[in-house]
Amino acid sequence: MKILEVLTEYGTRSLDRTFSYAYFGNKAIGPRYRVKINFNGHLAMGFVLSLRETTDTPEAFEARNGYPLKTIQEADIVDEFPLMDEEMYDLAKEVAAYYFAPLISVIQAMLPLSLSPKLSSEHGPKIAYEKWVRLLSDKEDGLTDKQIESLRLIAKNSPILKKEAGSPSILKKLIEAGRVQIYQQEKQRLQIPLNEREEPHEMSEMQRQAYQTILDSPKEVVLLQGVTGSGKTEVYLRLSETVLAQGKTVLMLVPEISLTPVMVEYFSRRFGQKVAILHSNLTAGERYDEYRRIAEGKASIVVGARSAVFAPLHHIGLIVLDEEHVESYKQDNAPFYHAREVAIMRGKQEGCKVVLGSATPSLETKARACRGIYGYAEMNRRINEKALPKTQIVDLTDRKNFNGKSEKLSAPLQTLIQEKLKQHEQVLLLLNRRGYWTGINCPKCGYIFTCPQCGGNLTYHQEDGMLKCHHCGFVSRFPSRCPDCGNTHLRRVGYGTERVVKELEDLYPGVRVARLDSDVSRVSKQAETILKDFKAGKYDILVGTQMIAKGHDFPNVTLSAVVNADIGLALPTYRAAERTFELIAQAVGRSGRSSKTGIALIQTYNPNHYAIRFGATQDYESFFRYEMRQRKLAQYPPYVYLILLEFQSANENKLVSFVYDFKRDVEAQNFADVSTLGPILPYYAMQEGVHKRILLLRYKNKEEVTAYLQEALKRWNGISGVKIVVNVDPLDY
DNA sequence: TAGACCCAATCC
DNA sequence: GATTGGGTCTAC
Repeated sequence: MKILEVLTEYGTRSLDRTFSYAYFGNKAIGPRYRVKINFNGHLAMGFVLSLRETTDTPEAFEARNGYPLKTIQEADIVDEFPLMDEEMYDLAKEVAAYYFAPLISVIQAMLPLSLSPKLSSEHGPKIAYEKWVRLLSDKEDGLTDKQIESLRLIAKNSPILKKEAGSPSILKKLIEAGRVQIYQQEKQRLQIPLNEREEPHEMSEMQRQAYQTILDSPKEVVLLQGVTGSGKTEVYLRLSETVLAQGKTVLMLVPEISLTPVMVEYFSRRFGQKVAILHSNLTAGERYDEYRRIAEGKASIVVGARSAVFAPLHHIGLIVLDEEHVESYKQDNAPFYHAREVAIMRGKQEGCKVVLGSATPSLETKARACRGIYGYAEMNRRINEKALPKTQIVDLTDRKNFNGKSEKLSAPLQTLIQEKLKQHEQVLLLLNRRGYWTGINCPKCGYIFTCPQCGGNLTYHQEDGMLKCHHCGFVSRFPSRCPDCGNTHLRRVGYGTERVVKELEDLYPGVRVARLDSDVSRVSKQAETILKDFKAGKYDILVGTQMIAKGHDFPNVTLSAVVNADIGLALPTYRAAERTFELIAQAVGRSGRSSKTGIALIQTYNPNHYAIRFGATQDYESFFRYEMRQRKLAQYPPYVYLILLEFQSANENKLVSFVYDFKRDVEAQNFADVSTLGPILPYYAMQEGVHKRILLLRYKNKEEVTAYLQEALKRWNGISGVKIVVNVDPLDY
């Protein structure tokens, strides 16, 4: 009898262990195969972790262990091969342990739907095939003219897709006559556009040095800090070339899906067909095809976003994380992994270089580079030696900056816009808030319209006339009266991108304004079209959220402005200053990218805030030093590690006492350097009737906390209807 | 996670 | 007396 140790498809803490099943069959099965199991009386998908032979009979097993084994039939075996190699399995284990996530959840996150160990994978796409026609002989004697016509077409294009080879009946005759043959081949659902091959560019001295520093560094992880426009991509390409020449593979990660096409083009121009794409916006079928192509070694370069860090490449020689500071590398739902940390784990496992590229590295990365944990390479000049744009900070608390025409756009900003419009140059306005009015309240009784599902503020969108909750997606029609006192006059406050567009149209009649935020880009291709049209000069002004500031190059933009730089500062996170610096530095970097000199303007209520000052001058090093002092004072990363524990329960009283119990439990351990912060009332303290509280663990010694938390989560698991969600290295709070 | 089981509340 | 709903427990 063989005994299989099987993980079920359920990703909960209490089921994060194997269950044993008996197997008597001959069909191949082993670790990392999927198998259908009868689990507690119902059908579930299982994932085999190990298999052992035993001389026990089922009866002897039951007598020893106190429970009977269920038997797996040959027909229950789903796969003919293991789902992943041992390296990927080891990586899954490491990720699961680091993020306190059930192993099966990590495995499910790694694999495309069709290969995922869950029952629903059976409804996933299958391998697609297409039929091809191949020429065997071009002898024409004995054929009719029609058949000869077909044969000549095939001869010219062999092999040719069957559906393009003419009428099926003639084809049938040609097959019978032994002239052609039909065969099946896997169909590639994702077509990556072919680009003309391009020879490597000559590297500048600065690029060559960075390239060499990275190769020579004794450290596995190297921070490549290069200002925007310094040519980091060429360094990535050269490193890739070197690694590919050694027969190894390359993993190239970009922070956002929208940036993959550009990067893919660079790589395919240089390396041709070897490039595969992997990100969550591909259809399930495309993802499945690309995944298999990579696993089978048919692609040696993978370009993709966060989830591509799990690409099934073999013999990785280089992992690059471009724009490593961007927060979208961190998954914001379980298992909450950060692609950078996973990339570093993979790099260690494969013994390959991990290059973290950024103009403005995250504090964590920069600090590690400063301490010599990571290697460091620098590129501090722009390729074309362009000067940075001039910047102007406008103090919104000073009434002198307003001219009575607008409360959102200051007088200096209006003047500049006017000037740019006259010169037929373009303007970029950044505002990190969507919608028209960002708050509705009743002036009579003070009632504030909040989301009934999560308690967040509701924003009015003029586009469709709806009140929306930006956090949970709740929508309702605009109310005609106050639900408390019946007052029909409601006060509308605040402004978002929609209202700024309206304001511009009022101030500058005839101006062509486009808006780009996630409301617009929800419609597919809309974002692409707007960006293209703006670049082509079909608009004078583009108003948008941060998504317009990332990675795009608008040569004719000579004024970029941040309409309200303070929004980010108010958010409940220790990274508020870092995010604000980021936004402003990015906005400033968007202006004057070509020959024309640019100007950047920042409107703020905190004109002396260091994040705004240093952002305006793009002075990363000063910002880094200042912010590091703040983090040290407040005891936040990178000086300490954080684990965020979110407690959820429908019963608020039970929840609160539970959190205090847990906090006391942590403190009773008397750890030398572990402290708890909270319970914190989260920004969104209730969602769909579930109350939430947060407890932050701060610590310096990983081992101590890890051991304790593993044990504590088991002990406190599922008690009295309180759910615990663990987020390691959170970016908020 | 899904389903079984138990117990109490609630119905006509 | 039957039905419904919520809480708790278990799975190999």
